[in-house]
Amino acid sequence: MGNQSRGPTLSDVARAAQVSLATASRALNGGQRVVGPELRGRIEEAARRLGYVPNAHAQALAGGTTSTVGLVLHDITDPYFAAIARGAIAAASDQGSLVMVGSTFRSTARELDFVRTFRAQRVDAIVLAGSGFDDDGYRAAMTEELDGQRRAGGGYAFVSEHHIPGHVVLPDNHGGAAALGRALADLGHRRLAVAGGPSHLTTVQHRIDGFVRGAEAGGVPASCIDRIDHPFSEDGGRAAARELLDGGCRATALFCVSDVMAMGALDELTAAGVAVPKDLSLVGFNDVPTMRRLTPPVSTVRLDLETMGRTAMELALDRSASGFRTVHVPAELVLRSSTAPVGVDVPSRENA
Amino acid sequence: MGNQSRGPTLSDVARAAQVSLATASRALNGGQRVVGPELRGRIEEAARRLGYVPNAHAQALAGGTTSTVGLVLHDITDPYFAAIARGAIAAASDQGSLVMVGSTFRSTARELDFVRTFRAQRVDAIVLAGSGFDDDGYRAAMTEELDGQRRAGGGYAFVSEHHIPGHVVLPDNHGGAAALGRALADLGHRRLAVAGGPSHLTTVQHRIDGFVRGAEAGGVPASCIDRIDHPFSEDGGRAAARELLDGGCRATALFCVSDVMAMGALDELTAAGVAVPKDLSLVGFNDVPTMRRLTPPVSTVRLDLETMGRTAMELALDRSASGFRTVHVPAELVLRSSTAPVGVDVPSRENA
DNA sequence: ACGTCACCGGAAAGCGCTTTCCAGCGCCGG
DNA sequence: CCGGCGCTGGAAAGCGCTTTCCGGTGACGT
Repeated sequence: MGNQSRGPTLSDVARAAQVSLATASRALNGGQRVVGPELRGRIEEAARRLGYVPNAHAQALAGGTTSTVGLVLHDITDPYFAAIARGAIAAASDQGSLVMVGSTFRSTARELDFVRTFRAQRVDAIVLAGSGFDDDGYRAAMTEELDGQRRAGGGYAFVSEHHIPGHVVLPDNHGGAAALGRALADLGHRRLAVAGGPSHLTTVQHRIDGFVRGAEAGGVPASCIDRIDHPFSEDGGRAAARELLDGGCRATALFCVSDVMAMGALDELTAAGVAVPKDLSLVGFNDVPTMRRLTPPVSTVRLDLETMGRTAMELALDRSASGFRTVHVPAELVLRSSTAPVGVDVPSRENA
Repeated sequence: MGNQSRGPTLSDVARAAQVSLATASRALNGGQRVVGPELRGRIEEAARRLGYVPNAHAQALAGGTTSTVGLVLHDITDPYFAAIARGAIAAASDQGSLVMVGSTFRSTARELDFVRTFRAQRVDAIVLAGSGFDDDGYRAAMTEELDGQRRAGGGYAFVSEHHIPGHVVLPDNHGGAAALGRALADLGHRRLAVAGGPSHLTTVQHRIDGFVRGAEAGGVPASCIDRIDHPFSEDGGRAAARELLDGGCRATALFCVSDVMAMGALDELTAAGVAVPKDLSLVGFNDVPTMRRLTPPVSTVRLDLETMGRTAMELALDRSASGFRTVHVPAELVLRSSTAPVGVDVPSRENA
């Protein structure tokens, strides 16, 4: 587990270079003060010779600075989070900070755990990506942890709404989904289905709400929108499609609250012989890279995920600002060929 | 940057609970010894009331144990690395360790930097994912760093060959690529092209060598295999395809050394009106999830990336073993419709 | 009833570093 | 020629913990 035979320490270097600990520290890990060129040379040479590597923990303890940040996300293989992570890591890197990544796999317990661990690491900042959970117990506990983080002088920020005070990078989930709903309505669709993820995720709620609102604006009453709930994953999308089909699908368009779900749904639909968009239009959300590569390319809403991650990290790292900031990021409707006008020629339901 | 007004310390808790520092430590961060139930209760209550969070740095310093590991990879948004990261993170998590992730964006300097930083953090283990670089200076420097890591009692492991002593998780790049080359040859292709990434990546070399060998075994002389080098990315793939086309393509099949490149190439090919596989067969490597979703689905070689990441982390974390282990992982040929016999007029579309 | 031990709590010594604070010293002006 | 200033180097005090070593107490055996 732990390191056993510790390596050379600063004292070792100081001794080897015949200088004091203080001088060695100043020379190597550069404080404010200057060290004479001769001593500095001796010290650097000794450090090199001994293979000295400063102990970041000791530095953190003594200096009170860590240069590490924490990033909490659901699953790093999900391209949505990968993109956010990339931005966040780049931003941290720019400020010379290391990123510790925690994968929660959508468990609130694990999420709290990571935040606690990050706090123990005295990270300078914590970024929580992925949707918040609509659960009072969770929210109270998380609020307390984050309060502690702030009181300890650290920062934090959310990507997506968490209904917890703090900096937030807020994609226009509602607006984007509304545009989607409206677009579908305008194409003549009158019976819609939405495959939602777990409804305790606030992002899911916003997207569904927005979608319904948009569809209504286009003349589709909310009562004509069926809702199917399945996990927020590819398999969830598959399951949703299956349920839709098995239930004797009356909808002419399916909205999956995330692209990853849409991918799963498309798989299942195609396998069942349902033609997209002829028999059923399909839309997703996020505009993950593969969406445009699918057959047919799937309509969705584009979010600049990488910038969102970067912004969140910058917000979390910025200890100057007083008060919490909310940065809104636009969502752009991307119509591709998975959506089509609802046909005059009767959409055949040829599910096996 | 650093935390300013530090939070409550163990001393604060001890004082509040009217016990000694030692007892508080034992009660909260559980050493070997037991604390009486009454005191333990008082202490825990005080800790909760004060919002005490142990200082991991102090613990690391005092106890010599960190429970953090480092993961170095090229780019987290590349699904290849994302999958490896997932496995590595999961493995670390299982052992109660936190993962710090460094993105090198393929710069050897940054890679060395991260390793140094991880060493400073006294991580228990370092996993280096992604190909090694065929560069003596790099190799010498890295060897030295990793030696230091080991002397300091830490572990490390590679995913893919780095030509540096250490544990290695070694995918069968050569064998997999050979199977690919052979398959193409067997389909009648006599003029092949390979889009390689930067040739100083050892993985690239192995895949190309394997491919050439396989093709030769199938009757295609090495002289009939053109080589195009471009970055190891989607754009690189695009560029490779463009170069191939511009050069008056004589090849009937194109091997991209990574799926990501194949994706870019397919884009470009399609845009240029080249039908795959009718005009040109296309193959990739890794079997990243989207490969099977492309049109046409692209043939490739499957690697169990997640397990590879997990294994590497386990190897790095396992301080019991003496000597270095090499774990070979099989590569499985996955033929899909992007490959077809040459010459024959073949149905290029296959739906349903 | 006394000696012995097991057991639990506390004092204190670091872990490796940063950072005051202080001492020595060459330099200037007076 | 002397006092003070500005330097640079060193001593030492922590940063917040873990852990060894000790001492005191109660239970137990005889």
